[in-house]
Amino acid sequence: MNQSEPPAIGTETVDLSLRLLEFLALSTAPVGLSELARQFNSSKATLHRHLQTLAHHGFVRQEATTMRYTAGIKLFVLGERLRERFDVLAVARPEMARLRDETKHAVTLSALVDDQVVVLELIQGPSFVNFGTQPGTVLPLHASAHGKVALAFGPEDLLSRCLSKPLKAWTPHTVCTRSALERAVAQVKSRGWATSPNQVLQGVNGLAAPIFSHSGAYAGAIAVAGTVQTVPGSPSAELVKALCQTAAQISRHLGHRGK
Amino acid sequence: MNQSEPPAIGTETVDLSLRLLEFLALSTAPVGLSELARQFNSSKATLHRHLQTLAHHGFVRQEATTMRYTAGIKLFVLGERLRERFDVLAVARPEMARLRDETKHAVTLSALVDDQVVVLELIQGPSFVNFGTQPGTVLPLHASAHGKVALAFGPEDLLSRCLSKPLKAWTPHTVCTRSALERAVAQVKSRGWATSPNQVLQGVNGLAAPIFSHSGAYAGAIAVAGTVQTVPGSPSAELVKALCQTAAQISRHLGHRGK
DNA sequence: AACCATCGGTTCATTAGATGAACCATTGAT
DNA sequence: ATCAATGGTTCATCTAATGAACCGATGGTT
Repeated sequence: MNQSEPPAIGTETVDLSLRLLEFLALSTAPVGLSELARQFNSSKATLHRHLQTLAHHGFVRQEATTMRYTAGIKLFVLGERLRERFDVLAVARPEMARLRDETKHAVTLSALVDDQVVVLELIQGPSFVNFGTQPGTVLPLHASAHGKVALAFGPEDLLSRCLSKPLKAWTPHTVCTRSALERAVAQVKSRGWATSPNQVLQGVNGLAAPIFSHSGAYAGAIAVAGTVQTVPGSPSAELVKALCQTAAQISRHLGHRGK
Repeated sequence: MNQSEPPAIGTETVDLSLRLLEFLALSTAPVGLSELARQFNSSKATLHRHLQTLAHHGFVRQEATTMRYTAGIKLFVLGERLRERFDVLAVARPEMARLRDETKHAVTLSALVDDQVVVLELIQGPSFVNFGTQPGTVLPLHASAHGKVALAFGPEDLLSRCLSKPLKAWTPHTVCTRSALERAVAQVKSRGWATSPNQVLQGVNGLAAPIFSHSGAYAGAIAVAGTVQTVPGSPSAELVKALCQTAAQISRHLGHRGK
Protein backbone atom coordinates (compact mmCIF):
# COMPACT_ATOMS: atom_id res chain seq x y z
CA MET A 1 0.00 0.00 0.00
CA ASN A 2 2.95 2.32 0.47
CA GLN A 3 6.17 2.04 -1.50
CA SER A 4 4.55 1.47 -4.87
CA GLU A 5 2.56 4.71 -5.27
CA PRO A 6 1.83 4.16 -8.95
CA PRO A 7 -1.11 6.31 -10.08
CA ALA A 8 -2.32 9.05 -7.73
CA ILE A 9 -5.10 10.31 -9.98
CA GLY A 10 -6.11 13.98 -9.77
CA THR A 11 -4.97 16.17 -6.90
CA GLU A 12 -2.22 14.47 -4.98
CA THR A 13 -2.86 16.34 -1.77
CA VAL A 14 -6.49 15.34 -1.69
CA ASP A 15 -5.51 11.82 -2.58
CA LEU A 16 -3.43 11.60 0.55
CA SER A 17 -6.20 12.95 2.72
CA LEU A 18 -8.71 10.48 1.37
CA ARG A 19 -6.35 7.57 1.86
CA LEU A 20 -5.77 8.85 5.36
CA LEU A 21 -9.48 9.10 6.03
CA GLU A 22 -10.17 5.62 4.76
CA PHE A 23 -7.28 4.22 6.73
CA LEU A 24 -8.62 5.71 9.94
CA ALA A 25 -12.15 4.55 9.20
CA LEU A 26 -10.97 0.99 8.76
CA SER A 27 -8.59 0.94 11.71
CA THR A 28 -10.20 -0.48 14.77
CA ALA A 29 -8.04 1.37 17.27
CA PRO A 30 -7.01 5.04 17.36
CA VAL A 31 -3.70 5.75 15.61
CA GLY A 32 -0.96 8.17 16.61
CA LEU A 33 0.59 10.86 14.44
CA SER A 34 4.01 9.25 14.12
CA GLU A 35 2.49 5.90 13.30
CA LEU A 36 0.48 7.51 10.51
CA ALA A 37 3.54 9.31 9.19
CA ARG A 38 5.25 5.94 8.97
CA GLN A 39 2.30 4.23 7.29
CA PHE A 40 2.10 6.85 4.58
CA ASN A 41 5.82 7.55 4.57
CA SER A 42 5.21 11.23 4.71
CA SER A 43 6.38 13.85 7.15
CA LYS A 44 4.67 14.39 10.47
CA ALA A 45 4.13 18.04 9.58
CA THR A 46 2.21 17.15 6.47
CA LEU A 47 0.01 14.61 8.14
CA HIS A 48 -0.57 16.92 11.05
CA ARG A 49 -1.97 19.56 8.74
CA HIS A 50 -4.11 17.05 6.92
CA LEU A 51 -5.48 15.73 10.17
CA GLN A 52 -6.20 19.28 11.28
CA THR A 53 -8.28 19.89 8.22
CA LEU A 54 -10.08 16.57 8.47
CA ALA A 55 -10.74 17.18 12.15
CA HIS A 56 -11.98 20.70 11.50
CA HIS A 57 -14.67 19.22 9.29
CA GLY A 58 -15.50 16.46 11.73
CA PHE A 59 -14.22 13.66 9.53
CA VAL A 60 -11.55 12.85 12.06
CA ARG A 61 -11.38 13.29 15.78
CA GLN A 62 -8.56 13.28 18.22
CA GLU A 63 -8.88 11.44 21.50
CA ALA A 64 -8.44 13.99 24.25
CA THR A 65 -6.44 11.67 26.50
CA THR A 66 -4.11 9.79 24.16
CA MET A 67 -3.85 12.43 21.40
CA ARG A 68 -4.42 9.64 18.92
CA TYR A 69 -6.65 9.99 15.89
CA THR A 70 -9.87 8.19 14.95
CA ALA A 71 -12.43 8.57 12.22
CA GLY A 72 -15.03 11.14 13.20
CA ILE A 73 -18.77 11.02 13.40
CA LYS A 74 -19.26 13.04 10.22
CA LEU A 75 -18.54 9.99 8.15
CA PHE A 76 -21.40 8.17 9.81
CA VAL A 77 -23.81 11.09 9.60
CA LEU A 78 -23.16 11.69 5.91
CA GLY A 79 -23.23 7.98 5.19
CA GLU A 80 -26.68 7.63 6.66
CA ARG A 81 -27.91 10.47 4.52
CA LEU A 82 -26.82 8.58 1.46
CA ARG A 83 -28.72 5.50 2.42
CA GLU A 84 -31.99 7.36 2.07
CA ARG A 85 -31.20 8.00 -1.54
CA PHE A 86 -31.69 4.37 -2.39
CA ASP A 87 -35.44 4.49 -2.64
CA VAL A 88 -35.65 0.73 -2.84
CA LEU A 89 -35.01 0.81 0.84
CA ALA A 90 -38.09 2.74 1.91
CA VAL A 91 -40.51 0.52 0.07
CA ALA A 92 -38.66 -2.68 0.91
CA ARG A 93 -38.41 -2.22 4.66
CA PRO A 94 -41.98 -3.10 5.69
CA GLU A 95 -42.02 -6.09 3.35
CA MET A 96 -38.72 -7.27 4.74
CA ALA A 97 -40.11 -7.07 8.26
CA ARG A 98 -43.07 -9.17 7.22
CA LEU A 99 -40.83 -11.77 5.65
CA ARG A 100 -38.78 -11.86 8.81
CA ASP A 101 -41.86 -12.44 10.94
CA GLU A 102 -43.07 -15.09 8.54
CA THR A 103 -39.83 -17.01 8.17
CA LYS A 104 -38.13 -16.27 11.49
CA HIS A 105 -34.93 -15.50 9.62
CA ALA A 106 -32.80 -12.42 9.28
CA VAL A 107 -33.55 -10.59 6.03
CA THR A 108 -31.08 -8.48 4.06
CA LEU A 109 -31.42 -6.10 1.15
CA SER A 110 -28.63 -5.46 -1.34
CA ALA A 111 -28.23 -3.18 -4.31
CA LEU A 112 -25.68 -2.91 -7.07
CA VAL A 113 -23.60 0.23 -6.95
CA ASP A 114 -20.73 0.58 -9.38
CA ASP A 115 -20.46 -3.17 -9.90
CA GLN A 116 -20.38 -3.73 -6.18
CA VAL A 117 -23.00 -5.61 -4.22
CA VAL A 118 -23.65 -3.47 -1.17
CA VAL A 119 -25.84 -4.48 1.75
CA LEU A 120 -28.26 -1.61 2.42
CA GLU A 121 -30.36 -3.00 5.21
CA LEU A 122 -30.51 -5.86 7.65
CA ILE A 123 -33.65 -6.80 9.51
CA GLN A 124 -32.51 -8.91 12.42
CA GLY A 125 -34.11 -12.28 12.97
CA PRO A 126 -36.15 -12.84 16.11
CA SER A 127 -33.55 -15.10 17.67
CA PHE A 128 -30.69 -13.66 19.62
CA VAL A 129 -27.93 -14.95 17.41
CA ASN A 130 -26.81 -12.05 15.30
CA PHE A 131 -26.92 -13.49 11.81
CA GLY A 132 -26.80 -11.72 8.53
CA THR A 133 -24.42 -9.18 7.04
CA GLN A 134 -24.32 -5.68 8.42
CA PRO A 135 -25.38 -2.78 6.20
CA GLY A 136 -22.42 -1.33 4.37
CA THR A 137 -20.83 -4.69 3.76
CA VAL A 138 -19.63 -5.31 0.22
CA LEU A 139 -20.38 -8.88 -0.84
CA PRO A 140 -18.46 -10.93 -3.42
CA LEU A 141 -20.28 -11.29 -6.72
CA HIS A 142 -19.42 -14.92 -7.32
CA ALA A 143 -19.82 -16.38 -3.85
CA SER A 144 -22.81 -14.73 -2.18
CA ALA A 145 -26.46 -15.38 -2.93
CA HIS A 146 -26.96 -11.64 -3.37
CA GLY A 147 -24.05 -11.53 -5.80
CA LYS A 148 -25.23 -14.42 -7.94
CA VAL A 149 -28.68 -12.87 -8.26
CA ALA A 150 -26.96 -9.67 -9.40
CA LEU A 151 -24.93 -11.63 -11.95
CA ALA A 152 -28.05 -13.34 -13.26
CA PHE A 153 -30.39 -10.37 -13.39
CA GLY A 154 -28.12 -7.33 -13.30
CA PRO A 155 -26.31 -5.65 -16.22
CA GLU A 156 -25.50 -7.92 -19.17
CA ASP A 157 -21.75 -7.49 -19.02
CA LEU A 158 -21.43 -7.83 -15.26
CA LEU A 159 -20.60 -11.53 -15.47
CA SER A 160 -17.81 -11.03 -17.98
CA ARG A 161 -16.35 -8.20 -15.95
CA CYS A 162 -16.55 -10.39 -12.87
CA LEU A 163 -14.79 -13.23 -14.66
CA SER A 164 -12.01 -10.93 -15.83
CA LYS A 165 -10.75 -10.77 -12.27
CA PRO A 166 -9.62 -13.81 -10.27
CA LEU A 167 -12.35 -15.42 -8.16
CA LYS A 168 -11.39 -15.63 -4.54
CA ALA A 169 -12.02 -18.94 -2.79
CA TRP A 170 -13.51 -17.95 0.55
CA THR A 171 -13.94 -21.56 1.65
CA PRO A 172 -12.95 -24.95 0.17
CA HIS A 173 -16.48 -25.10 -1.25
CA THR A 174 -16.45 -21.74 -3.01
CA VAL A 175 -17.27 -22.01 -6.68
CA CYS A 176 -14.41 -20.22 -8.40
CA THR A 177 -13.94 -21.70 -11.81
CA ARG A 178 -15.24 -19.92 -14.84
CA SER A 179 -17.41 -22.76 -16.16
CA ALA A 180 -18.91 -23.65 -12.77
CA LEU A 181 -19.90 -20.05 -12.15
CA GLU A 182 -21.42 -19.71 -15.59
CA ARG A 183 -23.50 -22.82 -14.96
CA ALA A 184 -24.56 -21.58 -11.54
CA VAL A 185 -25.62 -18.21 -12.90
CA ALA A 186 -27.59 -19.87 -15.69
CA GLN A 187 -29.41 -21.92 -13.07
CA VAL A 188 -30.19 -18.82 -11.02
CA LYS A 189 -31.50 -17.13 -14.13
CA SER A 190 -33.82 -19.99 -14.99
CA ARG A 191 -35.29 -20.64 -11.55
CA GLY A 192 -35.32 -17.08 -10.25
CA TRP A 193 -33.44 -17.44 -6.98
CA ALA A 194 -29.99 -18.26 -5.66
CA THR A 195 -28.42 -20.00 -2.70
CA SER A 196 -24.83 -20.01 -1.52
CA PRO A 197 -24.31 -22.77 1.04
CA ASN A 198 -20.80 -22.72 2.55
CA GLN A 199 -19.69 -20.31 -0.14
CA VAL A 200 -18.41 -17.43 1.95
CA LEU A 201 -18.40 -19.00 5.39
CA GLN A 202 -18.64 -22.64 6.42
CA GLY A 203 -22.05 -23.51 7.77
CA VAL A 204 -23.95 -20.40 6.72
CA ASN A 205 -26.20 -19.91 3.78
CA GLY A 206 -28.25 -17.27 2.02
CA LEU A 207 -31.29 -17.50 -0.19
CA ALA A 208 -31.79 -14.51 -2.46
CA ALA A 209 -34.28 -13.28 -5.05
CA PRO A 210 -34.15 -10.24 -7.36
CA ILE A 211 -36.08 -6.99 -7.19
CA PHE A 212 -36.87 -5.02 -10.34
CA SER A 213 -37.67 -1.34 -10.78
CA HIS A 214 -40.52 0.17 -12.77
CA SER A 215 -38.37 0.18 -15.89
CA GLY A 216 -37.70 -3.52 -15.54
CA ALA A 217 -34.08 -2.88 -14.59
CA TYR A 218 -32.43 -4.78 -11.77
CA ALA A 219 -32.97 -2.84 -8.55
CA GLY A 220 -31.39 -5.12 -5.97
CA ALA A 221 -32.10 -8.30 -4.09
CA ILE A 222 -33.48 -9.50 -0.81
CA ALA A 223 -32.25 -12.57 0.98
CA VAL A 224 -32.87 -14.59 4.08
CA ALA A 225 -29.79 -15.72 5.96
CA GLY A 226 -29.22 -18.61 8.29
CA THR A 227 -27.19 -21.72 8.99
CA VAL A 228 -27.11 -24.53 6.47
CA GLN A 229 -29.45 -26.37 8.83
CA THR A 230 -32.16 -23.69 8.92
CA VAL A 231 -31.65 -22.46 5.37
CA PRO A 232 -30.49 -25.56 3.46
CA GLY A 233 -28.82 -25.48 0.08
CA SER A 234 -32.01 -27.00 -1.30
CA PRO A 235 -34.51 -24.94 0.62
CA SER A 236 -38.12 -25.90 1.20
CA ALA A 237 -40.65 -24.86 -1.41
CA GLU A 238 -42.47 -22.74 1.15
CA LEU A 239 -39.40 -20.72 2.03
CA VAL A 240 -38.56 -20.08 -1.61
CA LYS A 241 -42.15 -19.11 -2.27
CA ALA A 242 -42.26 -16.71 0.68
CA LEU A 243 -39.03 -15.05 -0.43
CA CYS A 244 -39.96 -14.77 -4.09
CA GLN A 245 -43.40 -13.43 -3.32
CA THR A 246 -41.92 -10.76 -1.07
CA ALA A 247 -39.40 -9.82 -3.73
CA ALA A 248 -42.17 -9.64 -6.32
CA GLN A 249 -44.26 -7.54 -3.97
CA ILE A 250 -41.42 -5.04 -3.53
CA SER A 251 -40.91 -4.94 -7.30
CA ARG A 252 -44.62 -4.27 -7.72
CA HIS A 253 -44.38 -1.41 -5.22
CA LEU A 254 -41.55 0.02 -7.29
CA GLY A 255 -43.85 0.00 -10.29
CA HIS A 256 -42.65 -3.20 -11.90
CA ARG A 257 -45.35 -4.70 -14.08
CA GLY A 258 -45.96 -8.42 -14.47
CA LYS A 259 -43.49 -11.23 -14.84
CA MET B 1 -21.05 29.62 2.73
CA ASN B 2 -18.98 31.12 -0.04
CA GLN B 3 -17.91 34.73 -0.21
CA SER B 4 -16.81 34.95 3.42
CA GLU B 5 -14.05 32.29 3.45
CA PRO B 6 -12.72 33.27 6.83
CA PRO B 7 -10.53 30.56 8.32
CA ALA B 8 -9.74 27.54 6.10
CA ILE B 9 -7.81 25.64 8.72
CA GLY B 10 -4.97 23.39 7.64
CA THR B 11 -4.51 22.41 4.01
CA GLU B 12 -6.64 24.58 1.79
CA THR B 13 -6.83 22.06 -1.02
CA VAL B 14 -8.15 19.35 1.23
CA ASP B 15 -10.52 21.82 2.80
CA LEU B 16 -12.12 22.41 -0.57
CA SER B 17 -12.45 18.71 -1.26
CA LEU B 18 -14.09 18.04 2.06
CA ARG B 19 -16.55 20.89 1.60
CA LEU B 20 -17.23 19.52 -1.85
CA LEU B 21 -17.81 16.05 -0.49
CA GLU B 22 -20.15 17.24 2.21
CA PHE B 23 -22.04 19.39 -0.25
CA LEU B 24 -22.62 16.43 -2.54
CA ALA B 25 -23.63 14.19 0.33
CA LEU B 26 -26.25 16.67 1.45
CA SER B 27 -27.57 17.48 -2.01
CA THR B 28 -30.58 15.43 -2.89
CA ALA B 29 -30.08 15.58 -6.64
CA PRO B 30 -26.91 15.08 -8.70
CA VAL B 31 -25.00 18.28 -9.44
CA GLY B 32 -23.17 19.27 -12.60
CA LEU B 33 -19.58 20.48 -12.84
CA SER B 34 -20.40 24.08 -13.78
CA GLU B 35 -22.97 24.34 -11.03
CA LEU B 36 -20.37 23.19 -8.51
CA ALA B 37 -17.82 25.65 -9.86
CA ARG B 38 -20.35 28.41 -9.26
CA GLN B 39 -21.24 27.22 -5.76
CA PHE B 40 -17.63 27.18 -4.65
CA ASN B 41 -16.61 30.07 -6.88
CA SER B 42 -13.66 28.14 -8.10
CA SER B 43 -12.63 27.17 -11.60
CA LYS B 44 -14.07 24.21 -13.41
CA ALA B 45 -10.61 22.79 -13.91
CA THR B 46 -9.93 22.75 -10.20
CA LEU B 47 -13.21 21.16 -9.28
CA HIS B 48 -12.86 18.66 -12.05
CA ARG B 49 -9.57 17.44 -10.66
CA HIS B 50 -10.96 17.29 -7.14
CA LEU B 51 -13.95 15.33 -8.34
CA GLN B 52 -11.65 12.97 -10.21
CA THR B 53 -9.74 12.24 -7.06
CA LEU B 54 -12.87 11.84 -4.98
CA ALA B 55 -14.39 9.59 -7.64
CA HIS B 56 -11.23 7.53 -7.88
CA HIS B 57 -11.61 6.68 -4.22
CA GLY B 58 -15.33 6.01 -4.52
CA PHE B 59 -16.36 9.00 -2.42
CA VAL B 60 -18.08 10.52 -5.42
CA ARG B 61 -19.62 8.99 -8.48
CA GLN B 62 -20.60 10.42 -11.81
CA GLU B 63 -23.91 9.52 -13.37
CA ALA B 64 -23.14 7.84 -16.66
CA THR B 65 -26.03 9.47 -18.49
CA THR B 66 -26.12 13.05 -17.23
CA MET B 67 -22.43 13.40 -16.34
CA ARG B 68 -23.53 14.93 -13.06
CA TYR B 69 -21.92 14.14 -9.75
CA THR B 70 -23.33 12.48 -6.64
CA ALA B 71 -21.86 11.28 -3.39
CA GLY B 72 -20.53 7.77 -3.77
CA ILE B 73 -21.14 4.60 -1.89
CA LYS B 74 -17.83 4.73 -0.06
CA LEU B 75 -19.21 7.27 2.35
CA PHE B 76 -21.95 4.88 3.34
CA VAL B 77 -19.65 1.89 3.59
CA LEU B 78 -17.13 3.68 5.79
CA GLY B 79 -19.88 5.24 7.86
CA GLU B 80 -21.35 1.88 8.68
CA ARG B 81 -17.95 0.68 9.77
CA LEU B 82 -17.84 3.48 12.27
CA ARG B 83 -21.13 2.58 13.77
CA GLU B 84 -19.77 -0.77 14.88
CA ARG B 85 -17.22 1.02 16.94
CA PHE B 86 -19.84 2.14 19.38
CA ASP B 87 -19.99 -1.00 21.43
CA VAL B 88 -23.10 0.25 23.20
CA LEU B 89 -24.93 -0.60 20.04
CA ALA B 90 -24.26 -4.33 19.96
CA VAL B 91 -25.37 -4.90 23.53
CA ALA B 92 -28.28 -2.49 23.29
CA ARG B 93 -29.89 -3.87 20.18
CA PRO B 94 -31.61 -6.98 21.57
CA GLU B 95 -32.83 -5.05 24.61
CA MET B 96 -34.20 -2.33 22.38
CA ALA B 97 -36.09 -4.92 20.34
CA ARG B 98 -37.60 -6.31 23.53
CA LEU B 99 -38.66 -2.87 24.66
CA ARG B 100 -40.23 -2.26 21.29
CA ASP B 101 -42.22 -5.50 21.50
CA GLU B 102 -43.25 -4.68 25.05
CA THR B 103 -44.29 -1.08 24.50
CA LYS B 104 -45.29 -1.16 20.80
CA HIS B 105 -43.27 2.00 20.27
CA ALA B 106 -40.30 2.84 18.13
CA VAL B 107 -37.08 2.79 20.17
CA THR B 108 -33.99 4.87 19.50
CA LEU B 109 -30.46 4.83 20.86
CA SER B 110 -28.28 7.92 21.04
CA ALA B 111 -24.71 8.58 22.09
CA LEU B 112 -22.73 11.71 22.76
CA VAL B 113 -19.96 12.32 20.26
CA ASP B 114 -18.04 15.57 20.49
CA ASP B 115 -20.86 17.33 22.32
CA GLN B 116 -23.33 16.18 19.72
CA VAL B 117 -26.24 13.87 20.38
CA VAL B 118 -26.17 11.40 17.50
CA VAL B 119 -28.82 8.77 16.86
CA LEU B 120 -27.06 5.45 16.39
CA GLU B 121 -29.95 3.09 15.97
CA LEU B 122 -33.68 3.06 15.41
CA ILE B 123 -35.80 0.02 16.02
CA GLN B 124 -39.00 0.65 14.15
CA GLY B 125 -42.30 0.29 15.96
CA PRO B 126 -44.68 -2.45 14.89
CA SER B 127 -47.10 -0.02 13.28
CA PHE B 128 -46.56 1.13 9.75
CA VAL B 129 -46.21 4.80 10.53
CA ASN B 130 -42.54 5.56 10.35
CA PHE B 131 -41.88 7.28 13.65
CA GLY B 132 -38.61 7.98 15.28
CA THR B 133 -35.44 9.67 14.13
CA GLN B 134 -33.24 7.96 11.55
CA PRO B 135 -29.74 6.88 12.56
CA GLY B 136 -27.23 9.58 11.81
CA THR B 137 -29.52 12.37 12.87
CA VAL B 138 -28.02 14.97 15.19
CA LEU B 139 -30.50 16.00 17.88
CA PRO B 140 -30.60 19.34 19.72
CA LEU B 141 -29.31 19.18 23.28
CA HIS B 142 -31.92 21.42 24.81
CA ALA B 143 -35.08 20.29 23.01
CA SER B 144 -34.91 16.51 22.60
CA ALA B 145 -35.45 13.91 25.30
CA HIS B 146 -32.14 12.33 24.32
CA GLY B 147 -30.42 15.68 24.61
CA LYS B 148 -31.79 16.52 28.03
CA VAL B 149 -30.69 13.16 29.38
CA ALA B 150 -27.23 13.91 28.01
CA LEU B 151 -27.26 17.30 29.72
CA ALA B 152 -28.31 15.74 33.00
CA PHE B 153 -26.03 12.73 33.06
CA GLY B 154 -23.30 13.54 30.53
CA PRO B 155 -20.12 15.58 31.10
CA GLU B 156 -20.33 18.22 33.84
CA ASP B 157 -19.65 21.21 31.64
CA LEU B 158 -21.93 20.18 28.80
CA LEU B 159 -24.80 22.29 30.11
CA SER B 160 -22.74 25.44 30.35
CA ARG B 161 -21.33 24.90 26.88
CA CYS B 162 -24.85 24.35 25.60
CA LEU B 163 -26.05 27.55 27.25
CA SER B 164 -23.20 29.54 25.73
CA LYS B 165 -24.85 29.21 22.34
CA PRO B 166 -28.35 30.48 21.52
CA LEU B 167 -31.12 27.93 22.03
CA LYS B 168 -33.15 27.46 18.90
CA ALA B 169 -36.93 27.45 19.32
CA TRP B 170 -38.07 24.55 17.16
CA THR B 171 -41.73 25.06 18.10
CA PRO B 172 -43.63 27.67 20.13
CA HIS B 173 -43.38 25.26 23.06
CA THR B 174 -39.63 24.74 22.93
CA VAL B 175 -37.94 25.54 26.21
CA CYS B 176 -35.23 27.98 25.29
CA THR B 177 -34.55 30.21 28.24
CA ARG B 178 -31.57 29.60 30.45
CA SER B 179 -33.45 29.25 33.71
CA ALA B 180 -36.19 27.02 32.32
CA LEU B 181 -33.63 24.66 30.83
CA GLU B 182 -31.65 24.54 34.06
CA ARG B 183 -34.80 23.66 35.96
CA ALA B 184 -35.74 21.02 33.40
CA VAL B 185 -32.30 19.42 33.55
CA ALA B 186 -32.40 19.38 37.36
CA GLN B 187 -35.72 17.58 37.19
CA VAL B 188 -34.33 15.02 34.73
CA LYS B 189 -31.39 14.49 37.03
CA SER B 190 -33.57 13.86 40.06
CA ARG B 191 -36.13 11.54 38.51
CA GLY B 192 -33.86 9.74 36.04
CA TRP B 193 -35.73 10.23 32.79
CA ALA B 194 -36.75 12.97 30.37
CA THR B 195 -39.63 13.83 28.08
CA SER B 196 -39.88 16.43 25.37
CA PRO B 197 -43.53 16.90 24.36
CA ASN B 198 -43.92 19.30 21.42
CA GLN B 199 -40.33 20.40 21.85
CA VAL B 200 -38.92 19.66 18.41
CA LEU B 201 -42.10 18.92 16.48
CA GLN B 202 -45.71 19.64 17.34
CA GLY B 203 -47.53 16.53 18.46
CA VAL B 204 -44.57 14.21 18.88
CA ASN B 205 -42.82 13.23 22.05
CA GLY B 206 -39.89 11.21 23.29
CA LEU B 207 -39.20 9.53 26.60
CA ALA B 208 -35.55 8.89 27.31
CA ALA B 209 -33.38 7.30 30.00
CA PRO B 210 -29.59 7.20 30.38
CA ILE B 211 -27.18 4.31 29.87
CA PHE B 212 -23.92 4.13 31.80
CA SER B 213 -20.73 2.29 30.99
CA HIS B 214 -18.67 0.07 33.30
CA SER B 215 -16.76 3.09 34.52
CA GLY B 216 -19.96 4.85 35.48
CA ALA B 217 -19.56 7.35 32.66
CA TYR B 218 -22.48 8.38 30.51
CA ALA B 219 -22.66 6.00 27.56
CA GLY B 220 -25.78 7.19 25.78
CA ALA B 221 -29.53 7.02 26.07
CA ILE B 222 -32.46 5.02 24.81
CA ALA B 223 -35.86 6.50 24.14
CA VAL B 224 -39.29 5.52 22.98
CA ALA B 225 -40.91 7.85 20.49
CA GLY B 226 -44.52 8.49 19.66
CA THR B 227 -47.27 11.04 19.41
CA VAL B 228 -48.25 13.06 22.45
CA GLN B 229 -51.31 10.83 22.65
CA THR B 230 -49.42 7.54 22.82
CA VAL B 231 -46.41 8.87 24.72
CA PRO B 232 -47.83 11.70 26.86
CA GLY B 233 -45.73 14.37 28.52
CA SER B 234 -46.61 12.74 31.82
CA PRO B 235 -46.22 9.14 30.79
CA SER B 236 -47.72 6.17 32.60
CA ALA B 237 -45.73 4.63 35.41
CA GLU B 238 -45.56 1.34 33.51
CA LEU B 239 -44.00 2.92 30.44
CA VAL B 240 -41.41 4.78 32.49
CA LYS B 241 -40.63 1.62 34.38
CA ALA B 242 -40.24 -0.46 31.20
CA LEU B 243 -37.91 2.15 29.72
CA CYS B 244 -35.78 2.62 32.81
CA GLN B 245 -35.47 -1.09 33.42
CA THR B 246 -34.30 -1.63 29.85
CA ALA B 247 -31.78 1.20 30.16
CA ALA B 248 -30.54 -0.25 33.44
CA GLN B 249 -30.29 -3.68 31.86
CA ILE B 250 -28.14 -2.33 29.05
CA SER B 251 -25.96 -0.50 31.57
CA ARG B 252 -25.57 -3.76 33.48
CA HIS B 253 -24.52 -5.52 30.29
CA LEU B 254 -21.90 -2.84 29.80
CA GLY B 255 -20.54 -3.66 33.23
CA HIS B 256 -22.19 -0.88 35.18
CA ARG B 257 -22.58 -1.83 38.83
CA GLY B 258 -25.44 -0.81 41.05
CA LYS B 259 -27.43 2.35 41.02
C1' DA C 1 -29.70 26.24 -40.97
C1' DA C 2 -27.30 29.36 -38.50
C1' DC C 3 -26.94 31.02 -33.91
C1' DC C 4 -25.99 31.30 -29.10
C1' DA C 5 -25.57 29.63 -24.59
C1' DT C 6 -24.82 26.10 -22.27
C1' DC C 7 -22.56 21.85 -20.92
C1' DG C 8 -18.20 18.69 -19.38
C1' DG C 9 -13.50 18.53 -20.01
C1' DT C 10 -8.45 19.97 -21.15
C1' DT C 11 -4.19 22.75 -21.61
C1' DC C 12 -0.44 25.35 -19.66
C1' DA C 13 2.09 29.37 -17.76
C1' DT C 14 2.14 31.38 -13.09
C1' DT C 15 2.75 31.46 -8.39
C1' DA C 16 0.31 30.13 -4.27
C1' DG C 17 0.89 26.98 -0.93
C1' DA C 18 2.04 22.09 0.32
C1' DT C 19 6.09 20.02 1.75
C1' DG C 20 9.79 17.86 4.97
C1' DA C 21 14.24 18.50 7.49
C1' DA C 22 15.27 20.15 11.62
C1' DC C 23 13.54 21.80 15.51
C1' DC C 24 10.92 21.95 20.56
C1' DA C 25 8.66 20.25 24.74
C1' DT C 26 6.99 16.05 27.01
C1' DT C 27 6.74 11.61 28.47
C1' DG C 28 8.11 7.08 30.02
C1' DA C 29 11.28 3.27 30.12
C1' DT C 30 15.85 1.78 31.11
C1' DA D 1 20.64 10.70 33.89
C1' DT D 2 19.96 9.07 29.48
C1' DC D 3 17.60 7.84 25.47
C1' DA D 4 14.02 7.06 22.38
C1' DA D 5 9.86 7.67 21.77
C1' DT D 6 5.71 10.84 21.45
C1' DG D 7 2.75 15.11 19.38
C1' DG D 8 3.52 19.46 17.49
C1' DT D 9 5.87 23.66 15.09
C1' DT D 10 8.86 26.50 12.04
C1' DC D 11 10.42 28.03 7.61
C1' DA D 12 13.07 28.08 3.24
C1' DT D 13 12.40 25.41 -1.03
C1' DC D 14 10.23 24.14 -5.15
C1' DT D 15 6.45 21.03 -6.18
C1' DA D 16 2.06 20.97 -7.78
C1' DA D 17 -2.53 23.26 -7.39
C1' DT D 18 -4.59 26.87 -9.81
C1' DG D 19 -7.74 29.45 -13.35
C1' DA D 20 -8.03 31.95 -17.86
C1' DA D 21 -8.70 30.54 -22.14
C1' DC D 22 -9.57 26.93 -24.83
C1' DC D 23 -12.13 22.73 -27.38
C1' DG D 24 -15.98 19.85 -28.97
C1' DA D 25 -20.85 18.64 -28.08
C1' DT D 26 -25.38 19.39 -27.12
C1' DG D 27 -29.87 21.65 -27.30
C1' DG D 28 -32.99 25.24 -27.62
C1' DT D 29 -34.44 29.66 -30.30
C1' DT D 30 -35.00 32.27 -34.02
